[in-house]
Amino acid sequence: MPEGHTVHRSANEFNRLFAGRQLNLISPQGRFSTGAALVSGQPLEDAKAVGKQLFLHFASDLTVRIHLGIYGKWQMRELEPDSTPASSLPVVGEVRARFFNQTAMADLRGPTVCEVLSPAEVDLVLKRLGPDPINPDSRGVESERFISKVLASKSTIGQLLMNQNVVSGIGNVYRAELLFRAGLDPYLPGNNLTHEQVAALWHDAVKLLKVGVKTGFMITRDELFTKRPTKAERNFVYKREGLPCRVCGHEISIAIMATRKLYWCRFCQR
DNA sequence: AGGTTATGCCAAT
DNA sequence: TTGGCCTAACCTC
Repeated sequence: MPEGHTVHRSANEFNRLFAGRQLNLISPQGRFSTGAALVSGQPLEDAKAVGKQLFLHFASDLTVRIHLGIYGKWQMRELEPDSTPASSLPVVGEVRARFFNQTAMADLRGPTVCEVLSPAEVDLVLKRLGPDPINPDSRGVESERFISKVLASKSTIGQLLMNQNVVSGIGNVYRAELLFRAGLDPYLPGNNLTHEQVAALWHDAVKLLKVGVKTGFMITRDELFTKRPTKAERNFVYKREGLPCRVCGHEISIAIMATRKLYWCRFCQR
């Protein structure tokens, strides 16, 4: 159940374990047999994360696109040399796809999307995604794409931050925490914000997502960036409804915004 | 054992 | 706005 930082970590791990070598693919569950056959055995050129999606680019120019959705999970591990080949290792539970070579394997369970795309189809997907704050090529000009979309929209900033066509990689946790850190009411329409406020949100997203990639956790309190905080300590407002705000002491609020739980401090975020 | 929950997203209404 | 997808972890009983 990842936000963007997790997917970037998966891409890094995939590159480390598999890039530049022949990658094999099987479909134990049977739901990805056709796709697996299309690319299995080809060299993997690279893995790339864009927002919450992972793109595995194979030598034939075909790409496997994976979106974990809310349930999906990766289980990766390195293999002892000369041990049982990954194709014969037991499959536990529902495994949509197993990626493997002689030295490593990765099991994929429960993804919303796992499909093989042509280059043109990849371009279509990328075209409708908003910029990813931690994608190196979405820094300068791309951040302006995010800012202008927000400033032009009547939707609430709470919904805009979750909209992957506006900015990709932010989910429910980072949404709540970014708005708290910015002191912004989640219900403010995008077009009521200033350019400076939206630019600050972008830069804070870059900062928080980078901490997430580095640590593997969505830590949003600066003083804990280099620590190993428990779940209960990590954040300002996420899942803290009814508890006192860490800054002002007022009760943290909860509401449903477009089917998702929204957490915020009515006092600090006005 | 059974129920609830989740960091997501889409199609149908 | 609602229901459905699909899986595992974490509850409660």
